[in-house]
Amino acid sequence: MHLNELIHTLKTRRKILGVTQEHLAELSGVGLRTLKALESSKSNPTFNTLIKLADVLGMELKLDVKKTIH
Amino acid sequence: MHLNELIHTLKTRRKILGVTQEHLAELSGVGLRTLKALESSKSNPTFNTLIKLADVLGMELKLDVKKTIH
DNA sequence: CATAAAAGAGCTGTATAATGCACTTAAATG
DNA sequence: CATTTAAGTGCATTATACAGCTCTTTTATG
Repeated sequence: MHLNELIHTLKTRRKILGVTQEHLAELSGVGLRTLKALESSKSNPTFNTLIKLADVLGMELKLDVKKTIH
Repeated sequence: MHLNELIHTLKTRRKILGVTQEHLAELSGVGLRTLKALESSKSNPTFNTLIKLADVLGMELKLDVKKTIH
Protein backbone atom coordinates (compact mmCIF):
# COMPACT_ATOMS: atom_id res chain seq x y z
CA MET A 1 0.00 0.00 0.00
CA HIS A 2 1.62 3.19 -1.16
CA LEU A 3 1.08 6.67 0.15
CA ASN A 4 -1.65 7.81 -2.23
CA GLU A 5 -3.64 4.69 -1.57
CA LEU A 6 -3.23 5.06 2.17
CA ILE A 7 -4.31 8.69 2.04
CA HIS A 8 -7.36 7.75 0.05
CA THR A 9 -8.24 5.01 2.51
CA LEU A 10 -7.97 7.35 5.49
CA LYS A 11 -9.95 10.09 3.83
CA THR A 12 -12.71 7.77 2.69
CA ARG A 13 -12.98 6.22 6.12
CA ARG A 14 -13.20 9.65 7.75
CA LYS A 15 -16.03 10.63 5.43
CA ILE A 16 -17.88 7.38 5.97
CA LEU A 17 -17.81 8.17 9.67
CA GLY A 18 -19.04 11.69 8.96
CA VAL A 19 -16.14 13.28 10.81
CA THR A 20 -14.64 16.61 9.75
CA GLN A 21 -10.91 17.20 9.55
CA GLU A 22 -11.23 19.51 12.50
CA HIS A 23 -13.00 16.95 14.63
CA LEU A 24 -10.62 14.16 13.67
CA ALA A 25 -7.70 16.41 14.52
CA GLU A 26 -9.14 17.02 17.98
CA LEU A 27 -9.97 13.37 18.61
CA SER A 28 -6.62 12.04 17.45
CA GLY A 29 -4.32 14.69 18.84
CA VAL A 30 -2.91 15.33 15.39
CA GLY A 31 -2.65 18.99 14.45
CA LEU A 32 -5.29 20.23 12.04
CA ARG A 33 -2.60 21.65 9.77
CA THR A 34 -0.89 18.28 9.72
CA LEU A 35 -4.06 16.46 8.83
CA LYS A 36 -4.88 18.90 6.05
CA ALA A 37 -1.40 18.53 4.61
CA LEU A 38 -1.60 14.77 4.82
CA GLU A 39 -4.99 14.48 3.14
CA SER A 40 -3.93 16.76 0.33
CA SER A 41 -0.76 14.76 -0.35
CA LYS A 42 1.57 17.43 0.94
CA SER A 43 3.52 15.36 3.40
CA ASN A 44 5.21 12.11 4.21
CA PRO A 45 3.59 11.28 7.54
CA THR A 46 5.35 9.65 10.44
CA PHE A 47 4.28 6.32 11.82
CA ASN A 48 2.97 8.00 14.97
CA THR A 49 0.74 10.35 13.04
CA LEU A 50 -0.72 7.46 11.06
CA ILE A 51 -1.33 5.40 14.17
CA LYS A 52 -3.10 8.25 15.94
CA LEU A 53 -5.45 8.73 13.01
CA ALA A 54 -5.99 5.03 12.41
CA ASP A 55 -6.87 4.46 16.06
CA VAL A 56 -9.61 7.07 16.04
CA LEU A 57 -10.94 5.81 12.72
CA GLY A 58 -11.14 2.24 13.96
CA MET A 59 -8.41 1.12 11.62
CA GLU A 60 -5.09 -0.62 11.98
CA LEU A 61 -1.76 -0.60 10.21
CA LYS A 62 -0.27 -3.98 9.48
CA LEU A 63 3.07 -5.09 8.14
CA ASP A 64 2.98 -8.52 6.56
CA VAL A 65 5.03 -10.62 4.23
CA LYS A 66 3.56 -10.38 0.76
CA LYS A 67 1.61 -13.40 -0.32
CA THR A 68 0.86 -14.49 -3.85
CA ILE A 69 -2.37 -16.21 -4.68
CA HIS A 70 -1.46 -19.70 -5.81
CA MET B 1 0.28 -2.72 15.08
CA HIS B 2 2.29 -0.34 17.19
CA LEU B 3 5.82 0.78 16.65
CA ASN B 4 7.65 -1.77 18.75
CA GLU B 5 5.80 -4.59 17.09
CA LEU B 6 6.50 -3.19 13.65
CA ILE B 7 10.19 -2.80 14.43
CA HIS B 8 10.35 -6.35 15.65
CA THR B 9 8.62 -7.59 12.52
CA LEU B 10 11.04 -5.76 10.24
CA LYS B 11 14.09 -6.88 12.16
CA THR B 12 12.99 -10.49 12.28
CA ARG B 13 12.23 -10.51 8.58
CA ARG B 14 15.62 -9.01 7.78
CA LYS B 15 17.35 -11.73 9.78
CA ILE B 16 15.29 -14.49 8.23
CA LEU B 17 16.51 -13.25 4.86
CA GLY B 18 20.07 -13.18 6.16
CA VAL B 19 20.56 -9.55 5.21
CA THR B 20 22.75 -7.20 7.22
CA GLN B 21 21.69 -3.68 8.14
CA GLU B 22 24.33 -2.38 5.78
CA HIS B 23 23.09 -4.43 2.88
CA LEU B 24 19.45 -3.59 3.55
CA ALA B 25 20.35 0.09 3.71
CA GLU B 26 22.00 -0.14 0.31
CA LEU B 27 19.20 -2.13 -1.27
CA SER B 28 16.43 0.08 0.05
CA GLY B 29 18.05 3.47 -0.30
CA VAL B 30 17.50 4.16 3.39
CA GLY B 31 20.52 5.57 5.18
CA LEU B 32 22.39 3.11 7.34
CA ARG B 33 22.20 5.50 10.29
CA THR B 34 18.45 5.73 9.81
CA LEU B 35 18.03 1.99 9.75
CA LYS B 36 20.16 1.53 12.85
CA ALA B 37 18.14 4.15 14.71
CA LEU B 38 14.90 2.58 13.61
CA GLU B 39 15.83 -0.95 14.62
CA SER B 40 17.03 0.20 18.01
CA SER B 41 13.80 2.11 18.69
CA LYS B 42 15.39 5.52 18.47
CA SER B 43 13.06 7.08 15.94
CA ASN B 44 9.55 7.56 14.67
CA PRO B 45 9.99 6.57 11.04
CA THR B 46 8.21 8.19 8.13
CA PHE B 47 5.91 6.28 5.87
CA ASN B 48 8.41 6.50 3.03
CA THR B 49 11.17 4.95 5.08
CA LEU B 50 8.93 2.07 6.07
CA ILE B 51 7.79 1.47 2.51
CA LYS B 52 11.33 1.41 1.20
CA LEU B 53 12.32 -1.20 3.75
CA ALA B 54 9.15 -3.24 3.39
CA ASP B 55 9.55 -3.37 -0.39
CA VAL B 56 13.03 -4.83 -0.21
CA LEU B 57 11.97 -7.29 2.48
CA GLY B 58 9.05 -8.54 0.42
CA MET B 59 6.55 -7.09 2.85
CA GLU B 60 3.66 -4.69 2.62
CA LEU B 61 2.01 -2.12 4.85
CA LYS B 62 -1.75 -2.27 4.98
CA LEU B 63 -4.34 0.00 6.52
CA ASP B 64 -7.61 -1.77 7.20
CA VAL B 65 -10.71 -1.27 9.24
CA LYS B 66 -10.43 -3.28 12.44
CA LYS B 67 -12.45 -6.43 12.47
CA THR B 68 -13.63 -8.33 15.50
CA ILE B 69 -13.96 -12.07 15.45
CA HIS B 70 -17.64 -12.82 15.88
C1' DC C 1 -27.58 32.24 -5.24
C1' DA C 2 -26.26 33.94 -0.80
C1' DT C 3 -24.39 32.11 3.41
C1' DA C 4 -22.09 28.92 6.16
C1' DA C 5 -19.15 25.12 6.76
C1' DA C 6 -15.36 22.46 5.39
C1' DA C 7 -11.16 21.85 3.00
C1' DG C 8 -6.89 23.61 1.37
C1' DA C 9 -2.78 26.90 1.16
C1' DG C 10 0.78 30.59 2.58
C1' DC C 11 3.75 31.90 6.14
C1' DT C 12 6.56 30.70 9.93
C1' DG C 13 8.73 28.61 14.14
C1' DT C 14 10.05 24.37 16.47
C1' DA C 15 11.04 19.64 16.81
C1' DT C 16 12.93 15.84 15.00
C1' DA C 17 13.69 12.37 11.06
C1' DA C 18 17.26 11.37 7.87
C1' DT C 19 21.94 11.30 6.92
C1' DG C 20 27.15 10.61 7.10
C1' DC C 21 31.29 9.99 9.70
C1' DA C 22 33.86 8.20 13.32
C1' DC C 23 33.93 5.37 17.32
C1' DT C 24 32.33 1.66 20.68
C1' DT C 25 30.11 -2.53 21.83
C1' DA C 26 28.39 -7.00 20.77
C1' DA C 27 28.18 -11.18 18.06
C1' DA C 28 30.06 -14.47 15.08
C1' DT C 29 33.95 -17.18 13.30
C1' DG C 30 38.49 -19.24 12.58
C1' DC D 1 40.52 -16.13 22.56
C1' DA D 2 42.01 -13.18 18.90
C1' DT D 3 40.10 -11.33 14.77
C1' DT D 4 36.52 -10.06 11.94
C1' DT D 5 31.91 -8.59 11.05
C1' DA D 6 27.66 -6.69 12.44
C1' DA D 7 25.10 -3.73 15.41
C1' DG D 8 24.61 0.34 18.08
C1' DT D 9 25.97 5.35 19.73
C1' DG D 10 27.71 10.34 19.82
C1' DC D 11 28.04 14.35 17.21
C1' DA D 12 26.75 17.52 13.64
C1' DT D 13 24.14 19.01 9.55
C1' DT D 14 20.24 19.24 6.51
C1' DA D 15 15.67 18.45 5.32
C1' DT D 16 11.19 18.26 6.54
C1' DA D 17 7.20 16.77 9.61
C1' DC D 18 4.41 19.04 12.86
C1' DA D 19 1.99 22.83 14.42
C1' DG D 20 -0.82 27.22 14.79
C1' DC D 21 -2.58 31.31 12.64
C1' DT D 22 -4.70 33.54 8.91
C1' DC D 23 -6.65 33.73 4.41
C1' DT D 24 -8.61 31.60 0.10
C1' DT D 25 -11.14 28.25 -2.28
C1' DT D 26 -14.37 24.72 -2.51
C1' DT D 27 -18.44 22.34 -1.12
C1' DA D 28 -22.76 22.00 1.17
C1' DT D 29 -27.20 24.07 2.69
C1' DG D 30 -30.92 27.26 3.47
